[in-house]
Amino acid sequence: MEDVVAGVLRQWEQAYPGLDTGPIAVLGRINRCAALLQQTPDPLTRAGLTRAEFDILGALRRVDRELTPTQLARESFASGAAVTKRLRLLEERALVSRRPDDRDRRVAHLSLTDAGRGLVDGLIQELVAYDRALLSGLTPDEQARLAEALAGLLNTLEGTIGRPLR
Amino acid sequence: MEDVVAGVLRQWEQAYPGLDTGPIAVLGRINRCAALLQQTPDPLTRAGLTRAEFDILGALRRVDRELTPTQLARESFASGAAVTKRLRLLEERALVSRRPDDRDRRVAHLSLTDAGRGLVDGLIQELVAYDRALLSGLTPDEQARLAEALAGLLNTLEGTIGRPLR
DNA sequence: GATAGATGTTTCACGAGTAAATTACCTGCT
DNA sequence: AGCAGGTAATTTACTCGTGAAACATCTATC
Repeated sequence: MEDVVAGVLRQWEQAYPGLDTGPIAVLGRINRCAALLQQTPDPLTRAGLTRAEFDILGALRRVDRELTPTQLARESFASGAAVTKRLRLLEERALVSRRPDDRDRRVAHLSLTDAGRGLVDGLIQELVAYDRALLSGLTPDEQARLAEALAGLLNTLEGTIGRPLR
Repeated sequence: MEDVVAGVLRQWEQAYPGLDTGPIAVLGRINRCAALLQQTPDPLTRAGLTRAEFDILGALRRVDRELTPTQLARESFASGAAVTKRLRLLEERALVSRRPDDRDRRVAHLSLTDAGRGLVDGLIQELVAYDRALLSGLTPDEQARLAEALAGLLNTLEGTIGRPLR
């Protein structure tokens, strides 16, 4: 079945006969998928969280210990400034709490409050179920191969262009 | 080879034993790839264009005729307000020009100026070459299968969640 | 033990997108 | 003709992210 990008590719080929649209076929679709995913209400939206905010909570839950803002930025692939802003909101909502380091007064240690931890515990199941529904058009085997191909691409991207992370 | 997401998945599994991380393995990687692609300088950046601006120019070039702002919004998967803003900048830079409709004075017809068309003609080759380099870690066969799997996913996404487009 | 430079975090000014309201115009109905 | 409702585009108010600068604190060296 044809997707929306297929028509675009045909138009490009018509405008530039002989143009190799293969690369666009991959990267254009990735961008389009990501855009759709972002602007669609999902279990997080209903819980009043943005994906970015959940990334913070999720990082804290995953590692199951305190993290500094800098570590959170790395774990959640965000800039320091973005982390600062998100933390302010999450603290206001009492989902994370802050503890000053007692050796180095510059650094803060963030952890989930009980409420924050409970929220993540409830959401993660919903989120996986929701994501599974989104992928229901692909067989488990197709999903596995897709994940693997994306991992390969991701390695290239991180290597080629991403700044050194972690 | 392990990618950055693999470690995250392991942490989730450790935090929630038995959790099916398959869906996250796919969608998480898509999001991460898209984020990296967006925040990385590419031939467009060097030409002083954002990806979104190029989407406008590209749409006009692909269809090779005038488009109204509404049509441009559909072609470039953007909101009307976003198109308005981008058009203002592109007009200031004399890359697109505006012609009022003579039957219906609400509508405008946008087209590429010679400069705009020339810019796209030059950039498209660079862009494809750049994208090909990004994908060089995958064999042509893997790329093709990746594109196909993404097309399938895209169809699900458009159907499940996207508003009716075009 | 002073101080230069490094480091962790926050603040600032700005750019870009969105949804909702607004403006301007068209069309069909009575 | 006149008006009700629809449509095209823009404007407005706002959110969220970013990079650069600022601020606070630490550390190594002389």
